[in-house]
Amino acid sequence: MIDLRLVRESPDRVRAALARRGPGYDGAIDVLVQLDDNRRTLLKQTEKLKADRNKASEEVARLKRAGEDAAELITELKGVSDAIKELDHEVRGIESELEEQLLRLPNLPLDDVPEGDASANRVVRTWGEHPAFAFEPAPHWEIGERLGVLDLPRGAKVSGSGFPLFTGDGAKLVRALVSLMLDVHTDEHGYLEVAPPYLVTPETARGTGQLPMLADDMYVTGDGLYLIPTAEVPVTNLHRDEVMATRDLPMAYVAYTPCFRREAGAHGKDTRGLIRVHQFDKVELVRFVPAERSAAEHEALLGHAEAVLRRLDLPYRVVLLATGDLGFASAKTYDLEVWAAGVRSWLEASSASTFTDFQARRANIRYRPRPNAKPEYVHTLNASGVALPRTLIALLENNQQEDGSVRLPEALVPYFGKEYLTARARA
RNA sequence: GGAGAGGUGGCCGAGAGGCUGAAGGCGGCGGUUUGCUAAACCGUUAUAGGGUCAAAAGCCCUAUCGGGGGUUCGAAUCCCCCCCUCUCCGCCA
Repeated sequence: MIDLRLVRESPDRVRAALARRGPGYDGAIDVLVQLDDNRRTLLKQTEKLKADRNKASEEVARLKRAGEDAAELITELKGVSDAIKELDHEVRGIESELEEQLLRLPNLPLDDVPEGDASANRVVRTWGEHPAFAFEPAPHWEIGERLGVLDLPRGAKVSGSGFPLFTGDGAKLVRALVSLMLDVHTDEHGYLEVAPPYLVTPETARGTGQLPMLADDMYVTGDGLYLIPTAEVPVTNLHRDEVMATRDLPMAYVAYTPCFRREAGAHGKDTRGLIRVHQFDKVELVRFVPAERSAAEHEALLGHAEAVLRRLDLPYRVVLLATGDLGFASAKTYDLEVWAAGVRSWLEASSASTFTDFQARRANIRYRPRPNAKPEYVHTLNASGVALPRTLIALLENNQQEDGSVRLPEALVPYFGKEYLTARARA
């Protein structure tokens, strides 16, 4: 969340930064400033009364120790206590409203984020060549069905549409990709692998910014736990309410998890095949860094995600998102879009974001810049490294051969065991 | 799911209505001593909010002993609810 002190001291700066995301935030700022003002006024009264009461209570104790009568003073204090109780209640009400408002404000975009809607997104660089074909390349759902690696009807039968079923070599390919990615990030980029829970508490979902605003995008269990939409949620919250050891920073985690997304309201768009699904696998990178390093760390993180696509020989482009396309908690995001020759589209396979101190403030994650110095909020960053389905789409579509098989990139062979995906012999 | 025991600062651990933001120890930081290291000794060492200040430092106040409510003039301490950990039983891959 945004620093309330910043809102108080420089409301115009906050207004200007949020206005870059779009209209409609001014009212919320006005409300915040007003609530904050009310809170401090009341707080001053309350604390004055408490100070008086504490002093008088000490006097009661002194009198009693001396064996004197304190009945009169106690009667007097009874009234003071009642007044305090009332004021306390009022302050608490304001504070919870203040928090609720604050939790609903998105992060402030960094200055170098281009302003505008998605059409203002900027392609930063492109890597690799689009594959050429002597035939009409097929979309992945046709390839997948033909090779017996993807069974969407049965996935839908079991769980509804948007829950893909991988079979045979398809399932093995998923496993191979996960292993390859985890190895690249642990062995070559220095990440610590973790295998986190897939269900999280509301507090955890609030820490990374999914709650309260994005509640409808998540699945929730009867126990009130949320299925994670990304490993970012449990992994970032690993250090919630901690002062991290400075020698551990930057701290870098990599986690493979399934991801669950309701995609509420997204029906009708990219519904075919694997492009947009309710459950998918992803390897996620999460970094905790000192504030002054976050810009450089963001670029490094992006490089780590890119390394995976390069390893897989998949052509991609890096897109700097404009303010209007930015996620709720993000201050700056690069999307990594992979080219898929069958559907002839750039598909988002990774999103590399810096959240500045927005998540750290919500989740109360701090570090001590120097021994004995006051704790400060860390900066959190994360990137997919990378998401599986769209990577699979690109692999199948870009590498399809005229005979119907799919040639796999060299880096995958040690993990998959074969160079080609071919149709299973029919029983 | 049932029964019991617990949760106190970075860690261990005392405290059982007022003199306790909290003894003592360990650790950390600064220093004295030292050829170096160690030891010893001295000092220091929580967080958040509010006020004061141009700002910082400082100072003052408030809150915080798992979380939330309550009793009381006054709660780490008493009562209620919840969470977590441990032990035993049950169930279970």
